[in-house]
Amino acid sequence: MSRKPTSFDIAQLAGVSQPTVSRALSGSSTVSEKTRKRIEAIAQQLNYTVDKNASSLRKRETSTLALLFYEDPTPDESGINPFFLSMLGSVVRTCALRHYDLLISMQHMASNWHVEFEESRKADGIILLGHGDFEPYRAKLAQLMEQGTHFVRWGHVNERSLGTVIGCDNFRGGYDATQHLIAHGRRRIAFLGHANEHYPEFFDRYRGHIEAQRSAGIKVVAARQVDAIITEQAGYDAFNALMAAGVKFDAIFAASDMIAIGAMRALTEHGLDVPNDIAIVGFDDLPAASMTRPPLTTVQQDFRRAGEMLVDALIRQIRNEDVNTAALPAKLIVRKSCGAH
Amino acid sequence: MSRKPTSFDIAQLAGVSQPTVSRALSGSSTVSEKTRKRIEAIAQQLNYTVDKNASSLRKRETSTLALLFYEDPTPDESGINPFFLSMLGSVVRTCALRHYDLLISMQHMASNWHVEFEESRKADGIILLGHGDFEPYRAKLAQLMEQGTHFVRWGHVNERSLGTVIGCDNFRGGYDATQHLIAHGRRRIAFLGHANEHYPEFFDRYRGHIEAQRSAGIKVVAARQVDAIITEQAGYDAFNALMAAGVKFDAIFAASDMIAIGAMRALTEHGLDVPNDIAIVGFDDLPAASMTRPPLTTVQQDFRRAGEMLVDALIRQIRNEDVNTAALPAKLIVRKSCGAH
DNA sequence: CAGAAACCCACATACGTATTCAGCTATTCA
DNA sequence: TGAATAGCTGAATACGTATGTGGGTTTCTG
Repeated sequence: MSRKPTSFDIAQLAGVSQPTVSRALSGSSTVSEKTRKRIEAIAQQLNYTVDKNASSLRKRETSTLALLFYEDPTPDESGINPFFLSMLGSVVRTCALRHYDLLISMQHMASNWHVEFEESRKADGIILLGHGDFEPYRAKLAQLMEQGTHFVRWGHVNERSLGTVIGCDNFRGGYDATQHLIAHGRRRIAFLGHANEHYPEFFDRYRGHIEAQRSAGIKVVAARQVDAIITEQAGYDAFNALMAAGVKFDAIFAASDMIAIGAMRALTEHGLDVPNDIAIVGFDDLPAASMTRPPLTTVQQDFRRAGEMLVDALIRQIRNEDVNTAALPAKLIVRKSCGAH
Repeated sequence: MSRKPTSFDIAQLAGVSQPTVSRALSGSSTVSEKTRKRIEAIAQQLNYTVDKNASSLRKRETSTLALLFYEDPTPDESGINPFFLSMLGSVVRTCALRHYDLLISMQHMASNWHVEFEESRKADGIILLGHGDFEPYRAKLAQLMEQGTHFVRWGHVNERSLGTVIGCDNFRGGYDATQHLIAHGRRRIAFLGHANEHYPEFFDRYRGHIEAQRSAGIKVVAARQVDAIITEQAGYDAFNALMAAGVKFDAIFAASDMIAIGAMRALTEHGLDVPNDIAIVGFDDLPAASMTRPPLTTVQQDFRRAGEMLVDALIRQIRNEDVNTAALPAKLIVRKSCGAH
């Protein structure tokens, strides 16, 4: 037989009807044990697999999830944020464990991905991973909700969030990082990263950073905060901006590891030493963080757990079960760049 | 209307039959311009999208490609080889440009992915990305070919390869890297990485490495080659093994950047300096390579191009067009770790 | 003006599966 | 023993689209 075998073929060989084959293979209890065994054996032998399209069409569900990287306004060629790449493995694995397929796409704002996936029945739900200015996305998310599309998002967790969000305790992470620097004698700590509502995650880290200083009775100097998006180059530029402005500081809390790494590069060019001249703490614990010299002290986000939670939350939502937004704990990982002994 | 609109709904509103809607939206020339416009307007207004499952079922093709990471024997939790992650963005983007969806999965040898995807009509073809000992995969690939499954693979390019392979000119890369070290006065160059047929890509890099030395009249010392797989830890261990064995060397050519980075970590712990004591050249040009200190001189593989070629080769294969295995050029990127001025 | 060609479109049907409904056999119970 | 019940299975059908076929109208041609 050259054609791909169908349930009819199996049925004929087993001497039963097609519906019985379908029932037997899907584990329905209304098929006798004996005929099920027989059918399973034949299916196995013919390498029969249920046709995904026919099955999805009939069942009206796809057992597929979509993962969408929605990019910053400048969709630069083919780069995916390393932070999200780190989560990918876990998402892929969790999907497999839950018997879902995973569809991947990369879109920027302009496109109409928000109707695409569920409308065309390619996936039962969407996992959204994106950074950058959040505001432009708000309308799209609202539309998704209105459509009744199932989706979860990695991001800033708070009560007013649109839809289900899984994120990290950014405030606490920022607090701990800064407190750690303070505990090791630093008093003039710069913050590299955006610090406004358009970047809610960075903003939370910043607020934690401020709060830690307040608690320690340190006066906050506004000039020590410099905007920076998530890239290495942004960190490099931000550091140079600080230097150019003549700001005095003895430590840096960077809103992401990439920023920290860029800052370290600039810092080296200025002939400064980490951590003796300037201590640095990053955020994310990317794989790259442990490979810098000196290794970067940073706030760890649990990627593996994050991927699992995203997938599971989405599946629960698809099944109309209760699902809560959740913030994962942030954990300070002490290496060398902070000057702790 | 709460239901998702179907082509019948559009047909009714447009006062035509369902087949006409289908033809109009798929750009068939047998529909008059006027009715097409009308149908398109209505479809647009209702947010109509073709049901992917029904369409795939009927057309017997899915317009979906599958990307499969097939992992080393130890499927360690959720990590994906950074080399392949770098290619992901390009693959995703190219698929989008070609109007294909992309399904992602991660499997290890034990599973029967080789029947899964095309048999169940989830995808029209498979892109295989994997490293590690190649031999165990040979049988699976043979079975894929026998089934007539469309697939392309990133890997070692040679005439006897199974199926279509896209790869990099590893021999030339190894040659250039080593020659560069020699040109800067190094004579005792260690090679960190496997050097046998089970790891064909590494082996080619090794052969290039050897050839460059031969050309320069340098005696090859077997003890300067140490096995290492693709991980950072492997590089770290390999370097320490060299030291423990008392091997003398003034440069390292690492078969991958991760290995190089691991070696640099070990080297630092030994109090050695890069590049003064030991010069290092890596392979791959991962994002991490430019962020080490000193920045790593390495052999660049063109990820963007690679992703494009993989996707396009697969699509050509699906369309039964001619498709050739191809080797992309390798390009030496000179940074600081090699000691060039 | 007749016949042919060109142009549009509707009818019927197939893709492969899952589910509803009804029927049939064997068992149980009164 | 007759009827009710449980336990299995088959017939019919729907999911939404794409395409082969044939029929009707218009336009072209001589």
